[in-house]
Amino acid sequence: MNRRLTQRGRERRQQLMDFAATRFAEQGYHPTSVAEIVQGLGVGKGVFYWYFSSKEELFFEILREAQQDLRRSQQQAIDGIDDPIRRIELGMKASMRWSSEHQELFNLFAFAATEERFAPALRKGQEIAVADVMRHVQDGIDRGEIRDADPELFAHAILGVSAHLARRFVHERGDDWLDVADGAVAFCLEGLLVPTAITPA
Amino acid sequence: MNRRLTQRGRERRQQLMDFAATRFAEQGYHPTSVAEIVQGLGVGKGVFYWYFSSKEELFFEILREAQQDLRRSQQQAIDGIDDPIRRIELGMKASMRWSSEHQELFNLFAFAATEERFAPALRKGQEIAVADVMRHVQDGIDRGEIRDADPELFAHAILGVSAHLARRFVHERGDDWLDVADGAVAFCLEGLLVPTAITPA
DNA sequence: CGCTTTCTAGACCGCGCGGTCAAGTGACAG
DNA sequence: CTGTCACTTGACCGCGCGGTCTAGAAAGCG
Repeated sequence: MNRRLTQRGRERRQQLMDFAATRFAEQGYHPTSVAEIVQGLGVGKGVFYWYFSSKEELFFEILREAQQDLRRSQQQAIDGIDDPIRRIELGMKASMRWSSEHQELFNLFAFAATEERFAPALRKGQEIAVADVMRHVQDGIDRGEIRDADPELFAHAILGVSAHLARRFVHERGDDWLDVADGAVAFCLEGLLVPTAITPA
Repeated sequence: MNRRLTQRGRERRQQLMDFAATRFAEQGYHPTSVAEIVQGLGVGKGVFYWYFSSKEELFFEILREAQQDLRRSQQQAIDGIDDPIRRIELGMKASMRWSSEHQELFNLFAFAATEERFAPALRKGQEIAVADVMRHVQDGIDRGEIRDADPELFAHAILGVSAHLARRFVHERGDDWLDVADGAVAFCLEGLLVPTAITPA
């Protein structure tokens, strides 16, 4: 779209995105009509199409902004930390926190992954996140602190655990995000098995 | 619906479900119209509503059957195995294999999770899967082979890893399911960290 | 064969969708 | 005061959707 917006205009745009994101998350993208969105804000339909050229574009914008925001949170959390394992831990905690604070957006990620035309946009952002985690894993391997296996697989596994536990325990059951994050971190670092005794050489 | 069906009728019904599942997975549930489904099979609309009372019911049926089938695969894979850790491993492998053979259905699970009215049906089946895994985890803890932590969290973490890696590596990248399963199992059992030396008491 | 039941075709219906547009309103620069 | 431009309204449009229904073709069966 790209219009010149005044302060007021920018606020309206944001209102639309916020409200739509909530509705999309609650009842789904398709079942939420444009009419419903504008009625929810008590404005006319023209307002919607002043700021977005289509419902689809709105969704892309929501997605883009959400991914940006999530990444910012993660970066901020690990800023200044050197130890790669600590970075992984803090990154996971930041994600868990963010997803507890933005359940709607988190839900939209899941939906976007299921529809061919939204998946690519989602994937782009996700690759960035994977690359971030992967770098820490590789650092950990180089330092001899992380087992020498495929860092890409590790990175995705970490994201998979975080996402799934966030959904199940934080969103669905309302558990405290920090507790869940601790559990997730412990699982990723130590795995299931009890450590077997190793006699020092 | 529940009609008395002849052999021919049962086949038709299955055709509809298979075709619809593929379409739903490819382009999404909502963007796939009933008209498109019947055209794809070269039949009239009356056929569809003879076997299903609505598009929604069809989706529920697909979901139910898929969950049933997945569980059967898992059960079969661990049949007769005693060691809980081995059961977890075999269960994960069976899931990975199933999801590589039924990408469409796997995708529908993801979609169902994002829409309020489908989520409950999905959840029901998922709870069963979690309970299965949880039992093995608890057995492992009792035997002193698995670290003593929340088995429910462990169970969900395992499912999260499996699902995410299946999607990313098997579906999206076409990797061999067995390789991915091996990686997933190793991650879940051992975690990221290299084992630290423990002096035997 | 004829009677019942299963199954099929596709025209049809009403609705609500995404999207358009002509007619404004209001803030502010000159 | 005037012109400009960001913004807003809501009636309106055409389309394609989910779903219905009637007429009839096959199949099962005594």
